[in-house]
Amino acid sequence: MRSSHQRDAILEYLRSERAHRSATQVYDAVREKIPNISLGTVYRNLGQLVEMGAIITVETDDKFVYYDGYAKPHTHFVCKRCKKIYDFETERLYPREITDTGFIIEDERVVYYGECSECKIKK
Amino acid sequence: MRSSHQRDAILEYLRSERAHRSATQVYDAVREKIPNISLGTVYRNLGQLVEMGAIITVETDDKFVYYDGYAKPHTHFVCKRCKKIYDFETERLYPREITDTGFIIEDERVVYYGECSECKIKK
DNA sequence: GTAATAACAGTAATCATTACTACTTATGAA
DNA sequence: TTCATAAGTAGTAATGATTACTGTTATTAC
Repeated sequence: MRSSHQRDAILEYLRSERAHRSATQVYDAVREKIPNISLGTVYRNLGQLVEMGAIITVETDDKFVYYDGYAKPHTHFVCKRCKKIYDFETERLYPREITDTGFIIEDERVVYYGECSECKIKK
Repeated sequence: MRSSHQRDAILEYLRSERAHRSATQVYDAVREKIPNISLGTVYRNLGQLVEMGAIITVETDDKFVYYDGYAKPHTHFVCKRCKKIYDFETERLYPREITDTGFIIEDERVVYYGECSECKIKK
């Protein structure tokens, strides 16, 4: 794979913020550095970065995919009120029920939904 | 909420098969009973059934949402080769790291990705 | 029965994502 | 250091899942 400024800028952005961004949000942010980058380029590079394992995706209830520059597997919590996505490091083992039946687990997504502490206080 | 044949048929279909279906797949199946049901009706009722807690959704890597007539929270495994979605009953506790910080967990989604036993044998 | 209105069928609109195309740039060999 | 090759890009068009809208139908409470 050849290097490209566009991909570097996208990865740098996702790593600079401990956040979870949609493709459009990445596009808007990276455009400040590379004004004429195109949305297609953002999508293509996000796909490549996921493929490489440099970033991960977060699939939630809503209609878009979020990209996370912190690639180590971890747990996400989505607040149903404020929609914010939180990160948690939780200890997890691959369940025996799955691995014992000859399935090979390569990847996992764990998302909890509920009310975050901030929204609980506001109420 | 008023009753409707359409919603009954959708729920009945999703419960009759231990499967995970996209909105379009539900549409195609229910059309055999109600030939002129419209796709919008399917989407609206799927949304209502999810809201009621009668069915659950499965969000995966690919671009559509799957609906599962078995509403009890359980774990899904998506095979990266054959794309089949498997169900597993795995014991899980809500992680202390989250609940201890004042977050309230109301719902969870756990999806593993990898290779299913069938695809492993085929190789 | 009948009024009120939730639900419906049919269709149009939305919008995240993907595909396409002519141009640009990274890179490795001459 | 050229320069050929092909990966990468910008810009734009197409796709397709989902949602919105509108005039009609069916459920239900009185």
